[in-house]
Amino acid sequence: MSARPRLLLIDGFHTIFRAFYAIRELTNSKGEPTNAVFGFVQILRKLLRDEKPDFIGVAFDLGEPTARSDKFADYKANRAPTPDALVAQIPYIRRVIEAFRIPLIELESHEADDVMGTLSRQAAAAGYDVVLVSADKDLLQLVGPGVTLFHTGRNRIYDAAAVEAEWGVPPERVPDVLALMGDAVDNVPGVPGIGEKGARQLVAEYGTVENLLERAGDIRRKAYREGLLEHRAAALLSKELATIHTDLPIELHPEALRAEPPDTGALRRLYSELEFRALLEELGGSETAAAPLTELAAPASAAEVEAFAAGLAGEVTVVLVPGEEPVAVALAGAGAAALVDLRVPPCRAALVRQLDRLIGDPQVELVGHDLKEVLRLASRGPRVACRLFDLMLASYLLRNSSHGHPFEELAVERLGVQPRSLREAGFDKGQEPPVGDERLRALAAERIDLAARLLPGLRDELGQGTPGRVYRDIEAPLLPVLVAMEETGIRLDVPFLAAMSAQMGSELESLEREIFELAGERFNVQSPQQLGVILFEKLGLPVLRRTKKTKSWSTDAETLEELARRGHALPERLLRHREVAKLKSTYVDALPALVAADGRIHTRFQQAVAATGRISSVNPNLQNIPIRTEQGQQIRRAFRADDGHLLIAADYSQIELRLLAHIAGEPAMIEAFRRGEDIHRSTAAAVLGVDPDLVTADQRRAAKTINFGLIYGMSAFGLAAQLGIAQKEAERFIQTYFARYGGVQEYMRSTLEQAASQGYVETLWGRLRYLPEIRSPNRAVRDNAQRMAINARIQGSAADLLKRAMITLAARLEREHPAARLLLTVHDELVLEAPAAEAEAVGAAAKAEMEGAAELAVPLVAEVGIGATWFDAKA
DNA sequence: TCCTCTGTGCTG
DNA sequence: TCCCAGCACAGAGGAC
Repeated sequence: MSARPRLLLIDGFHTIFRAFYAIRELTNSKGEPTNAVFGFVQILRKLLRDEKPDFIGVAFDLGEPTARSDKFADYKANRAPTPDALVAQIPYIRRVIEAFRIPLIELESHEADDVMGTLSRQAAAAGYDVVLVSADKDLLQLVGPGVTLFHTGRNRIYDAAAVEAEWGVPPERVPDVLALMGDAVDNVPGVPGIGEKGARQLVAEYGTVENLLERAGDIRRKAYREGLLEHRAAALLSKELATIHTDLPIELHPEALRAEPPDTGALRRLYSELEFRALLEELGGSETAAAPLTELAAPASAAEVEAFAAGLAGEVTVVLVPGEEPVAVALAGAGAAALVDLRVPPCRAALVRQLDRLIGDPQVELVGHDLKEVLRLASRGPRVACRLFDLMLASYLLRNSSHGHPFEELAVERLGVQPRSLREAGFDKGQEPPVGDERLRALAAERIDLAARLLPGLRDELGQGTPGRVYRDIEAPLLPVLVAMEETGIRLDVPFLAAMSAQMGSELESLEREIFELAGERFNVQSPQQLGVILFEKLGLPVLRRTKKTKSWSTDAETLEELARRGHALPERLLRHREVAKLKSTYVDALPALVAADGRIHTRFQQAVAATGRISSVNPNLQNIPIRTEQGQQIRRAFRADDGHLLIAADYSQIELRLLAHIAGEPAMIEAFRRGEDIHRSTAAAVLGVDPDLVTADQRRAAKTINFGLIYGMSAFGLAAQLGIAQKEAERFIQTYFARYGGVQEYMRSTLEQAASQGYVETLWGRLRYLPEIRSPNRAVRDNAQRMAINARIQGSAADLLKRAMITLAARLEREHPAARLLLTVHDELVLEAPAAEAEAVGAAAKAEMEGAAELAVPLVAEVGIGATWFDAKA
């Protein structure tokens, strides 16, 4: 190893440019371009790792006038303007340099090249090994004893021998070559007629440009000779421009350039913002946070819990210690925190009392991640009067696509810290930590600390812009409503399903017998793989389609239906088997297993999952209970009202099309809704130019397909496939549609324009969906994002609307019908339960709140049904 | 034994 | 090149 200290001098501008073009497409979920930053970081890391510099500096010249540009007005005039996507990344790049603690070399009317030239000369003379870093070939001239160049474009190091090998001339003659050949980018004129190859040959033979000009008459090749004789001045000026100055009046101050270890905290924050996950992980994301700020007490008795919690007021942070069921709760406020173990009944009871008090206090702000789980712990009495700051919901509203919002992910992404899981804290899977275990306390302390650190950033971001309004007006007020719905659950008729299961079981058995008979052997009917072998190899049926990922034989319903149409008996039996097996396994057998002690099913509504703002339902999913087939519909008979009660189902009619008409401001469509017409029928009439009364069933079906297709951004290709018509015909259909409904076409155009320019689209109430892929150069990816944009505004606005209705309806029920309950929400439908005597009134209240949830250009219509079961309520 | 991926299918 | 948004099942195969 050389004893000479190593100095790394980085040409900031060229390196960034190179990074920008080397990495094609990269954005964070906000849609900010990050490719140049990423490339720059990678180059820095490689250099720091491979070169291990003792001293380091980065020189920038971004557009200030310099000595050289003063002398030659056209110099660099051809340089393309820096792309916007790169300019936008400069602030990040400055932060990268800062975080790596790399000194910036300040330039005052000098170019980076000349500064690097001057400093490298001085450093080499003073005994340093200098490594220059640039993507600019001009800098090769600086290579020499003690000076090498790392070329970021070629990704290799040049010493004098390497330069000579590639250029055919020693480094100090590089300016002569550049002067002769010229440089279109920097607008160095060069000598007409002499290209790169000629320049090298001439310089190799004659040496400097000056020498060459002196002996120009000797040159055999006419073009070169005449070029040189005629363009002497240009040649000399070019050489001056191409020569890097090494004699600027600046001085090397090595101490100012000493390499320091990076500021890992700053890097973490930066990588989090930029969403460089792999880099974050490499930083050692699992490193624990700085020592928690708050001391975490572990009160052992109910009295101690009460004593601690009674002192809490104002901002109170609540954290659950994760487990199958939460095992403990940590409460923190004003620098003090306590861990309450939920498995100690008196402690739990005391906690619930205190939680009730906090929730009922309008002076309190509860802060936590997924507060629905916290509110669930409280007893069902007090209304939520406190303010709620849910870190999960805040994150969801800020960036609702591309990733989930679990606490762990937020901590990693926003703070660069991976919270310890129970497992990492030393507990095996499924093993419950003993009460009072120190590791449990440490884990809770860490989470309290991280929650406190996540709060300011999320609060800040949410404060700006429309997501904050959506949070305050919609998501936060909805939270307690969802808690109550989950808590209430819906009654399930288990014996009814048991009978259904038995009957389906025997049907499946006989179907299986028939299938084996037709196939000539036994196999697993539920294995698409085995089924494919039977259908397409053994029986030789035509392969109509292949699957997406593995390109194996497709055996889905559509394929089987086509095969059945062609007269094969087996596919028809398989379809029936599939249908029954699906219903049995997913609903009839699965649901009873989830019934709680109260005879009811308590689904979980997820408020921070769907990219459009919808609520989803899990464990079980009660938003996909069958309704389309006769047999499937029967399953709804198992969802039944409590004794003496009735179920009320209230559905919005055509909610997405109404919102499309409103948002697009499409007069013809608005008018149709105002007149209370059947929208698909009037669409068919309008597009096909026939009288509404004469629209056939087929025509109405086609109109319905295109109406829905539009909401999804369907293409002519898709519409053709859906309707079973030629693509040309589908195109004509769409064209006529747009001609008739110009507002809808304009809606599509302006939505795509907004998405492309802002990187997101917005619902009627200001919920955002970011779509960075809308700018992808890949057409399939971009098309996909465009469809999402078109759909998100409509679907998202519909989601906002139903949420608003839920909030006002819940409040109204509490006032007017305290015995009534909201049970389910299914995208455009609410299911409620009320004492039989109140059902009518509750239905009317639901209808009124749903229809009054917004004042739009079209009327909102909700249809209400009442019955003992969900089936009957929808009849 | 557990986990992840794939194909399939249920809802709005 | 199939039309948006979800969740869950069974089978298959590899990791543990």
